Amino acid sequence: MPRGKSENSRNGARTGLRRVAEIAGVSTATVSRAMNNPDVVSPELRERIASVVKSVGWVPHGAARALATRRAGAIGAVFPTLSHGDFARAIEGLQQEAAKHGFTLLLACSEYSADLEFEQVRKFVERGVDAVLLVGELHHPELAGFLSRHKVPCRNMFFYSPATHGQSIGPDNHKALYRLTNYLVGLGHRRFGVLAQDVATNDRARARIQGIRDALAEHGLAVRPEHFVIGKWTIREGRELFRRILRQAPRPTAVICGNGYLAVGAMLESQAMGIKVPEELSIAGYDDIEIMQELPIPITTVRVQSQEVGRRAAECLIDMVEGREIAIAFECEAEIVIRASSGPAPAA
Amino acid sequence: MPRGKSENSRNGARTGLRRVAEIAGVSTATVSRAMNNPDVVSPELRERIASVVKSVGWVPHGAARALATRRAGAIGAVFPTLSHGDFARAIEGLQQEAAKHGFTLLLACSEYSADLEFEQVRKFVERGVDAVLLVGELHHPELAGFLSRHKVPCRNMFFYSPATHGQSIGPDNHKALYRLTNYLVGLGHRRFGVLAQDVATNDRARARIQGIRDALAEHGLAVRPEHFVIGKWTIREGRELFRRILRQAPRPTAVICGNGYLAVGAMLESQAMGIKVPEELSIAGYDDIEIMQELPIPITTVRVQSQEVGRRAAECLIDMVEGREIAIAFECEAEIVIRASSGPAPAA
DNA sequence: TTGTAAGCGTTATCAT
DNA sequence: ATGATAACGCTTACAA
Repeated sequence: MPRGKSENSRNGARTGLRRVAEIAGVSTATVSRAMNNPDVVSPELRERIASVVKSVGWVPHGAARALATRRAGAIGAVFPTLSHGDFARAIEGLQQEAAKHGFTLLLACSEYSADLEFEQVRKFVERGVDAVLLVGELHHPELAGFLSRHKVPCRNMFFYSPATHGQSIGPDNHKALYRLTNYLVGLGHRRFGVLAQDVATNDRARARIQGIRDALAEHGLAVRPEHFVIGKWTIREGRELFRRILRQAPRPTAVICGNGYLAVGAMLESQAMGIKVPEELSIAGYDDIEIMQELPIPITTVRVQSQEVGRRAAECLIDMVEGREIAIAFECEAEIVIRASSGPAPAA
Repeated sequence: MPRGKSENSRNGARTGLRRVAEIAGVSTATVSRAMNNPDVVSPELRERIASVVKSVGWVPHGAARALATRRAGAIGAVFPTLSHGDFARAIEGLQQEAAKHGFTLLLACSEYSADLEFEQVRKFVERGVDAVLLVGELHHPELAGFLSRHKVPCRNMFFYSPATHGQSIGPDNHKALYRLTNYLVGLGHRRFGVLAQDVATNDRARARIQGIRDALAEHGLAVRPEHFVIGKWTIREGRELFRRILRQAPRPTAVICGNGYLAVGAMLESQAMGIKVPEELSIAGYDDIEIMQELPIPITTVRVQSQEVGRRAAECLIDMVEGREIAIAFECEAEIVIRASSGPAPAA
């Protein structure tokens, strides 16, 4: 790209940093220092440079800096979807924390497909992100290798299990539903219905289901196949699935939903069907979307501080990138919020 | 950064492109061409290079490319918040469209603050984004100047008015509420309540309110001050504000909410208060979040294809960046969806 | 069609 | 504390 070498190159100084240096009557190195390492530059120069920068309106060129530094100051995150309250809040947390440390957030969407996720991650690496954040622990088989080959640190969000401690930041999905189920068993429930999301692409959902099963098994109980249904996580789907389960006699006395939207759907449908909640039937969910506590019968659920998940995840990765000690807790609290939708099992 | 110049520079070829070139026995230029402009390279070379790229696992260095090209292949978008169904869907649209054209989406959050928005935009420009996308038309006074000085194209989303045609992609908020209001007037309503968001930082909300006022004025009507309230756009706030309005006698016979969450709150509170909807009172909202159509009394509202807004906005900007003719419609449809929450005004 | 090499705007090493 | 200057890894004008 040999452009005349006339105006622009070593001499001409049409360009940002060089221009500033020339006007301020210092070297480019000094300008660079004044920006990135101010205390090593004498106060007078520092000030002079600052004023030139302002008057010229110079904005440093990120790509050039990234090239010279070999650090992009960016972290990439891939979410299955953004249309989910919990993810949205996590992104806000991520974004805030990233910004706080001068990092930019790059965002992509996998639509619950491991292939697409891998694709997005490749793009991120190509863009030079310093680290990658994913949701869950279930990824494309080549993903881990690819990332480590390119020395790009990566952590998972919204998942925690002791077995993979350190790899993920989030709630222990299994434990949360194990506890929630135990709470319901303690209320006398013996027949459970479960509305779950597709587990093939969603390891959080799978962990939750396993938590339910494990808790029940300890009491010699299990979910009957006809009381276990799987679908998408919309409110409408929640209604539909709920209705399907309730057609099966004997009816369950408690319905656990793998997701907030499903729970809202179940609740709305229960009311449409004239079922008394919690007298005849208890309903519990997961997530804490606002509507759950505002419905006429507020829904018992598991609350995760999603924004905190995002914040911590960003912090963790930035610590790694900057070679600091990791100073976060990997497991995030999953609080069981008991509301009016759950109560003692009806007398047999 | 003179590193020994031993291994690494002109000769050593430890680096990506250079390494590939060496192994394939071609020049760096050819490799570059093979990647970016394949048809100009002979098939055999193209293939040889491709196989080397694969075997070496080379991933091009985005920053270097950006530096050489002076194009980052990225567009930055700043949203007031991400925790809003409509914005989330717009982001999905944006992201998909951007990806389709090989662009990356950079995301930030302004928290409804013009200052913060400007800050975020500065960061984006520094990062070298090729274009910027914002929400609404109300920005920091220096924003436009800054952007044009740096020659970064910018468009607004979720706003349309004939006066600024071409600057924004979205629905005509004013027109939408003008029409919605006329529809209600046509049902015989004369006393209107309005639940709105803070207009100081939200020009969409302001346009919507103005649409209501203008429609009413044409019938010689106006919203009484005590029937006009402003607040945040949460469900809880909707309940609160609704209750406040309904304390004022004479009660309005129709309540218009500037936002879906407010409308849901109003609806829930109306039921809690034992008000018959729509017999005694009609409720209408804006946005189309799923819950609105699933509640026992579905809520009349204005539906905007938010994902389409994002998609078109991205398309528009990418067209601009790549010097193409802009091939999108700036105004997005705002469909009035009539549901059970609205009906004829009660007989006086 | 392919090669050569300058240059994109910073940073950081080394010398002063 | 400052200056001179070689990289950083890629693209592209120009020559062959």
